[in-house]
Amino acid sequence: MMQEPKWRRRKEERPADIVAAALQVFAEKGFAGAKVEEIATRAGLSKGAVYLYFPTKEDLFRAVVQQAVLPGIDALARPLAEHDGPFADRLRALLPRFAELLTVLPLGAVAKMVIGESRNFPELARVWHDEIVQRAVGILAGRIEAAQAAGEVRPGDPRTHVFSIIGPMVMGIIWRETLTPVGGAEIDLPAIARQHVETVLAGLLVEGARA
Amino acid sequence: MMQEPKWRRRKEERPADIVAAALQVFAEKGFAGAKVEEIATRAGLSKGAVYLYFPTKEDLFRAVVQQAVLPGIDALARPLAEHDGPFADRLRALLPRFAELLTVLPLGAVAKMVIGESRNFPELARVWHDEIVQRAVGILAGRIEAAQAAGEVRPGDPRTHVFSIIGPMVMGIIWRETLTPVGGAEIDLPAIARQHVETVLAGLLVEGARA
Amino acid sequence: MMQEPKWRRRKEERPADIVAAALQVFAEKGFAGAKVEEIATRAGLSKGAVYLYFPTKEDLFRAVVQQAVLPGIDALARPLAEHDGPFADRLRALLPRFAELLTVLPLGAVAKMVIGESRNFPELARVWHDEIVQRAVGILAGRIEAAQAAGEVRPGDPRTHVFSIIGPMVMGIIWRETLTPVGGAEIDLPAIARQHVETVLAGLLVEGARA
Amino acid sequence: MMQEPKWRRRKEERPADIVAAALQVFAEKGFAGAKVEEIATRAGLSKGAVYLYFPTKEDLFRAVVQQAVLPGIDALARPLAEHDGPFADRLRALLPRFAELLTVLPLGAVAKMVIGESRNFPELARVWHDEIVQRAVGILAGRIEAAQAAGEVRPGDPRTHVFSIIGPMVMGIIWRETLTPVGGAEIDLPAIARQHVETVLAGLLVEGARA
DNA sequence: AATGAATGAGGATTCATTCAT
DNA sequence: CATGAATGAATCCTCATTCAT
Repeated sequence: MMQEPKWRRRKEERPADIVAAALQVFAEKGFAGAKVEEIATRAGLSKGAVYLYFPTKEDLFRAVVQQAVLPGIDALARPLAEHDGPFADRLRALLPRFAELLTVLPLGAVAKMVIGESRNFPELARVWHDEIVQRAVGILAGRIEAAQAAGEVRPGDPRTHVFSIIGPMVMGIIWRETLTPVGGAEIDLPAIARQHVETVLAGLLVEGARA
Repeated sequence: MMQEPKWRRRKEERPADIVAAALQVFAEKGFAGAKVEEIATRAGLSKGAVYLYFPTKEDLFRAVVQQAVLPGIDALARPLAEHDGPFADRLRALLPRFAELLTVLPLGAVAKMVIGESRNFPELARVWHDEIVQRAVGILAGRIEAAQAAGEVRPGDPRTHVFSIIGPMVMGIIWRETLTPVGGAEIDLPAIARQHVETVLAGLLVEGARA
Repeated sequence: MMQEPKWRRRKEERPADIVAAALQVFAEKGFAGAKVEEIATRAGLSKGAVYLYFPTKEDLFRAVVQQAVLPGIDALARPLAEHDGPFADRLRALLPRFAELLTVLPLGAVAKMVIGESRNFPELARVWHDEIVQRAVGILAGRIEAAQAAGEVRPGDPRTHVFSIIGPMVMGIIWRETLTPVGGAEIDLPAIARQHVETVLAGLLVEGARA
Repeated sequence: MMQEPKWRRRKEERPADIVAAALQVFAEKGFAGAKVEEIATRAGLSKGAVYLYFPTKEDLFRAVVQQAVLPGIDALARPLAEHDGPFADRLRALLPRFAELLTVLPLGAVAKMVIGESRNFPELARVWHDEIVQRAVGILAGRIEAAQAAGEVRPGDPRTHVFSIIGPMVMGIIWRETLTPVGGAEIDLPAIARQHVETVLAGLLVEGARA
């Protein structure tokens, strides 16, 4: 009778449940401050059960960070990889999309964790660098170089131009995660993206290329 | 020559020694990962002695963060407060100075700590927000507003313009603290400042105001 | 040929399989060090299934020890109980038989377990004492007494004579279980039995050297 | 003023206190059954303090076993090494001395621990083998060989002769540690030594009964 | 009968903090 | 002021045992 056993289905969802709960708790308390028991409780099971799926708290932490990386990679790489059209249009499409992603995915929370624990878990910082930051910066810098060669974008170190483009978004995430909870202004990432993209484009583009 | 006896001087420097050692250790290990004993050892005294100066580890952490704030506040506020001259010149002076400060002061390390522990020590995040970020953003935004009124700077939300200006520097700090130690590119903050200020100015300024 | 279906047979052998596996694991790791799951795995079933046959780990331990006792009791008692013939011949038959038994039965491993856990499971030590050691020593001592009365054996406490006879075999078992695995010499119990029985019967000294 | 500070003196005794308490508890409960807290309590300090002196429970266990080895080594080796005189006299001196040592030193209790945990702590069994058993057996076997060459002792594998000599003492220790606490007869090691040494020297059989 | 997911009591270990000297 | 031995609360992790399937 079609009906799957109740906890047979659960079993397959357990790891995801635990990772989700762990993401919350790690983001709130940091690695050391997070108690395995609290994670378990939020995931709806007992302390011991967590250890059926993750051998140590550290492994769980790694799983959380990497789990948050995977969807991010594709989501970020795809819009970056789309080619055609003038650079300005590309950027006008990219930044708001980036802003959206940051609103949907827990990248902000995870970024905070990675920053805070980068010395204690260098491998995680490395994964983030290699899998996300490096790749994103590389693709974007390449695109800028091409646009410079095409006479669209002003000269200057392309990677620094990437900082000019992305930096404000990064600052927005950090602000949202760190300052908003303690009384800092709310951050409207898409709005920042919209205004900033025009500002930075006006600065990056050579006179003739201006919209 | 009036010279005070050495050990007398040391005694007065003890708290500063401890804070300096604590800054290192907290920056390396995070709050929970830092052991009071290691701080004591690096400061050249015994674990127990730390408690003669700071009642708890948390108090020491607060002292570290706030100690790193104070010199920063003045150092950042002064250049911002200087009025005269056109906006472009102001910014061209400001960003490199900011970059320099970030190289000299341990603001990066402290920022990392504040970000990582913002949920565990909201008051610290609050101090940072109120004393540094808020003030700096406020002053800069005010200056932008004035420049907009004077027809120097394009319209748009002034605070978002602040993000466009400062964001890349923030990203640079985070990168330096988090990614460089795990194989990420070295960050030359002054160089970023120099290029970015021209980029963002070209974008911010109205046509006529261009240098 | 009346052959029962395989799985039916298995079912009946389960308890024996478990005890056999448990004997191995307990002997290797000691009581506390043995994991029920490992025993189950070695017995070819699931952890839960063990509890269908033995209510607790302690009960399983008891079963292991006692199971190893039963065949030992008869096997040892029978040669001891055989009467006729001079004492020397009796002993010449007995010791090698004893040595053989110790090679076939896992008495060494069990002895190790009983020794190691005698304080935690005094009842087991008691069973061993009452059922095996006591009986064996009693029978042998009685035999010695008779031989002393018959003028065959020298005077002296019969129980101490039992130590003189059996001690080297016991030492051999312990050595084999404890020292051989860490680089100690291999122990050839039958060879020891053969030489020792002559030694103890005749003494170490050559005729002329006797006091 | 001559008077040493109270707990300054204590400090130097702590490790010895702890090892002594640990010996008791390990001997009673085995390694796994022993709780660090109980050891601490018996040593008159807190759980945490144990860790000031021994980094882990395993290290403490090792210390206990090795501490018991050291005094034993000399104590056993010296009488063995003494040369002169006929073999019979040597042995008549040696065994009672051995029995005494076993009454004074906690070698029995430690032996039980080593036997029970030999698979979990093979290094300890190895130390015992190399430092105590191997050496003692080696010296004694050498002495026997010499006596055989001198025509004092019958032919036969010298190491097996060692078993004939020492085995009953070993059996006595095991008995005392394992069976006496559960109702087994009290063991008078020196008495066993005295009778056994004569037995093994002269043999069990009376002159006329000899084969 | 058998499975294996889940539980939770138990214990080793850490480390901020205290305090006798 | 300074020391460092001592404390004990806090937490990770293990594993015997249970029980829904």
